[in-house]
Amino acid sequence: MLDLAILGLLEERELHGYEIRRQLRDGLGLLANVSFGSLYPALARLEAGGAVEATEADSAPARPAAPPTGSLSGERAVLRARHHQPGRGRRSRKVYRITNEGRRLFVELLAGGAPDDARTFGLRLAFARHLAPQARLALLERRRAQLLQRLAEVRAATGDRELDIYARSVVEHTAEGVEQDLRWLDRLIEAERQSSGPLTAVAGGAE
Amino acid sequence: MLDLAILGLLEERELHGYEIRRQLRDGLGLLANVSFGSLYPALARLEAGGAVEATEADSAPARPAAPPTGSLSGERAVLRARHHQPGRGRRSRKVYRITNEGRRLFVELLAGGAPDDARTFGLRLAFARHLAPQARLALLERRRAQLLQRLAEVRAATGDRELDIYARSVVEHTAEGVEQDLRWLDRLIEAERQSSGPLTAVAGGAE
DNA sequence: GTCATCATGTAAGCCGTTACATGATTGC
DNA sequence: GCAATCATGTAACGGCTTACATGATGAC
Repeated sequence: MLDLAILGLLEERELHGYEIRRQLRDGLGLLANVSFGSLYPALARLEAGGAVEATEADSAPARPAAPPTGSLSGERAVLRARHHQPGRGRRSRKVYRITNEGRRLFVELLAGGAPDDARTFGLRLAFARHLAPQARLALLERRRAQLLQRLAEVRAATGDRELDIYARSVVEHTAEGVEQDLRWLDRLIEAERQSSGPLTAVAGGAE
Repeated sequence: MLDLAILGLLEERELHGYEIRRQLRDGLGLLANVSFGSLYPALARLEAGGAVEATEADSAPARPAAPPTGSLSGERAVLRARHHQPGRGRRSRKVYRITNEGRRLFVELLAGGAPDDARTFGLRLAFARHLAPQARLALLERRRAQLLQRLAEVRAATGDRELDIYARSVVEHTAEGVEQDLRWLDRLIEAERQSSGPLTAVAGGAE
């Protein structure tokens, strides 16, 4: 799961570990508080597996920053870099760049078979623009099916058992949360069909 | 967290491991799918720590069971006893009973200092009837404060960053979820104040 | 000179999982 | 005899956390 997030960030621009952590912390809420103790080993693993490659950049002007593509928060990095004299390096930091193998792994993780928890799904959806339209739709509908099943389970638990007000409130609120998620998903699926359907004319079977 | 759930179930009636797992699975949705690989070691730990005590019950008439709807542990036990010959035991199962130390530990875990994730809070609230009214209120308001902070963080992340529609949708939906949780908590706190306030006349300081 | 920030890493441990091993009983 | 369910446990491993170790740099 961490690997997915790292690769997703590196897909946009090259970064060093410390910066990756910052992006995860205040970038999107999911996966806040990843610690260095898991981040650095993860980067090492990815490098060993050939998914990313690292360049030692200390005093060299090879500053990672926004390539002309879009002025995202890369400009902040420039500001920050200007903050201390360019020409001096802080501590030799390792800047990571994604490889072709990394991109392959990324989409594999992104579309991968078993999307379990809410976190993983949220992360996948957050990077969903890197997926092909039909893979995106598949992701959404797989999640939808899961939630339907989960809702049924929760409802089943509510039915027979006699719970006190607190336990009952927890169960009901859980069910409401799942329902809200389902409505959200339905909206997303609808929007997805609106945009891709008329153009691509997908040969969709089931329905 | 598992300990809390186990003690909570044993607080109501004595159970053996297999049955505890069943209760967790289809009792309340939280903590479904606890595996034996974590359950049995947890029970052993609790027993070693003196929080529970086990009685080897094979053919003894001390049979626990889950009442289907209304009545207490009688009827199902009869059915089950008829099912296999009474006097023969399946495999000597260990029936666990909570001790005084266990009860102490239970309330400690229940009211304990740092309620982090949604699961832990849900579990605590599900057993909240075992808490004193003011401890219950404290639990709710501690959670509320956490969620307020979390909401602020998410909102902060949304503001400056330029996210594509998918990432943005994830962040927004996360925020909505937190808001729904807050409304839920407010309702619970209100109800709590309604019931305990007029009677107890709590000498509340901060507000 | 020492504190905060940037930057990278290692070691120990927690909490949970899957997979494996064992064994009794019931039903086909 | 064989499979399913009930019942208890062990072993190996996975992912993430905290705490620890190191070191440069800029600010006060």
